[in-house]
Amino acid sequence: MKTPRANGFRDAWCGDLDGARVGDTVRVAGWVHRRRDHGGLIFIDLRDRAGLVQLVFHPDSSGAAFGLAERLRSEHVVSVSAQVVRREGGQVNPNLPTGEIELQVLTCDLLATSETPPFAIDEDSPVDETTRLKYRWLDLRRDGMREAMELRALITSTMRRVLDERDFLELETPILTRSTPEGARDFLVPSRMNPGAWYALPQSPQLFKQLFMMAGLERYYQIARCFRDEDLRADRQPEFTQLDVEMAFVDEDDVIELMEAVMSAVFEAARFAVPPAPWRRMTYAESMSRYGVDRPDTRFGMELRDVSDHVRGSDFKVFEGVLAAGGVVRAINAGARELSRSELDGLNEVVQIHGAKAAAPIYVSADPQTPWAGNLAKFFRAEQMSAVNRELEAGEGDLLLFVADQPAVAAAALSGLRLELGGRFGLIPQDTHDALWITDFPMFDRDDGADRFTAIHHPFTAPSGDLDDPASLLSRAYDLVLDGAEIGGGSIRIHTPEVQQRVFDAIGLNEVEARERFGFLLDALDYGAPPHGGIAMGIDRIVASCLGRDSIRDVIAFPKTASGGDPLTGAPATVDATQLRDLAVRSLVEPPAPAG
RNA sequence: GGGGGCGUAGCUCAGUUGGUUAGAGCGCCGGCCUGUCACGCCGGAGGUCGCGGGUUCGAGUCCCGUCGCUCCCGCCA
Repeated sequence: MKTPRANGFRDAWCGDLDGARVGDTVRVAGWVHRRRDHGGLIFIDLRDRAGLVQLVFHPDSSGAAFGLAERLRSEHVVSVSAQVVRREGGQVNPNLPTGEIELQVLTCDLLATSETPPFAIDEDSPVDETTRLKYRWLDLRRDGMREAMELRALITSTMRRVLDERDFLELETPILTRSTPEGARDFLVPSRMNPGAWYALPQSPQLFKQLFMMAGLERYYQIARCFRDEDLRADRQPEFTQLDVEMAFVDEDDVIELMEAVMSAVFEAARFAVPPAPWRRMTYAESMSRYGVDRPDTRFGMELRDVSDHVRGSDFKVFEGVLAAGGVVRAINAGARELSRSELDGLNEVVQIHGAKAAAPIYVSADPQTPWAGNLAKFFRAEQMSAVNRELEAGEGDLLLFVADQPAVAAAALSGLRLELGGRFGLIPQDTHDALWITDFPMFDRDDGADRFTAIHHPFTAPSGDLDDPASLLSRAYDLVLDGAEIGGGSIRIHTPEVQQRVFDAIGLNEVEARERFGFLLDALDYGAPPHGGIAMGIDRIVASCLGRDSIRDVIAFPKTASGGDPLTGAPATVDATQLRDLAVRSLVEPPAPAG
């Protein structure tokens, strides 16, 4: 770090001192990380943001400071003046970046005392997450959290640098806004001045950034907070941060090239080993076929294969029943691995999570007459079994796992199975990474029963194909996938009122409703909207991926728990009846009785 | 809305088939210690076994309910 401006507290960072400063008198400030009291000699590891340095309090040279040092405890805050001393041979600590020197304390000022912390400010033992969140200011002192906050700041500043260099404008959009129809439940804020009316917190700045394009600002970005009132996950928070970007007069290649430049710089800054851009592109259809998901972890194989045609016409009633009902039989080759009966049963539980009945296992045998070993072999003809083996590139001893179900269920089940086995067998490399684009998403999903469609992305995504055949339309959308996680997504947008209305028609939104919900966007389309498109990158997930953290809570300073609460502040909390009255809001839920 | 896991000292955990006074390590407090760096040695304090109810002669342990945390499905760019 840069040398701090000298003041009464410090003129150097603890963690940056080294042999070059030997002989200098310095002043450092920080927290007492650890104390080693030898009676006649006291060592203290002093911590600031830059790291640790060892202070030595000696009864002869430290004077009054020695008496103070006896009373210092963990997390007390001090400022000391001291001489930088080179450590003698055996006293060098190779485990500490500052371990070749130490500070002989001359004077010491106690700036603040600390209660005994509820958990140690180190990374050695795991601590219950609720406790960490309740004392988040202490948790953030720990190396892992400091590292996450530093990387987070580095990543956002890198994004800004690349975009600023390319003439993008960082612009803000409202937090109090109108509900945007993007599918998720809105967080609502009652309007005091307009009783009965509500603002919504933005699920994304989608419509505003499109308006920027229509306004001629052409290149916009924002590190934007977004809000969605849906259930949480390890990688989902009710409020999250995305890099939001939009450009005018562009096509898919422009947005993808830009984001490859941004993300390459981000990965380089984070020292995260992703192959150099351009990254390959895979259609949604191919991804679903090969991996069963639209965010494949491409770091390992074990790809899905459709064997419906190979097994059709067997005596196995389960497969025949599924095929007759329009389902598919798909399979993966788990390789030459012996699994116990109970392990195979466990795999059933994995697929059942996704609604499948079972994962049918067979082992490939060496016998060309009966190419499979096990119970299922008797239902199939030898040429069927051989065809399946060829399809799955299976050799003797390989374990094949089949799921027969409707296509979406079979895909989800086998995708889950693939990730489970990949993890269990250690097939997923932890030190290499892979990024790819998923393109050519379907435009619509058919609503069950109803004679209409729902937009898979959002209804402002530009379609590609024949508008008269909505079911066949693809969308001009693209997702960036990293190691099996979707870290960003965007699209080319609709920029003509005619196409926009056709899409609204397809999703069953008539002109009156469309105008009621976002007439302002339709109006803007009537006044010369340029072709435009953009993308949003999930910053929380990117930071978590770069650090190998499983949960984005570990890269967010003050996250919510799985039930949406904040143990630190106690949010959400009930409010005074007067506050509700001012807002013209009446609760249908009795507030909990006061504690006691 | 549904399924799984967890809840015992400040922290991390053990606690057998239901059985006497619920343990360990770390931390904390006191004492000793001049080269430690997760310092060491000696001593000590510290418990609403998440909460409520039930079964039982007896519950940390079994049953029911409830709260909290967590992972997943549904939901969700």
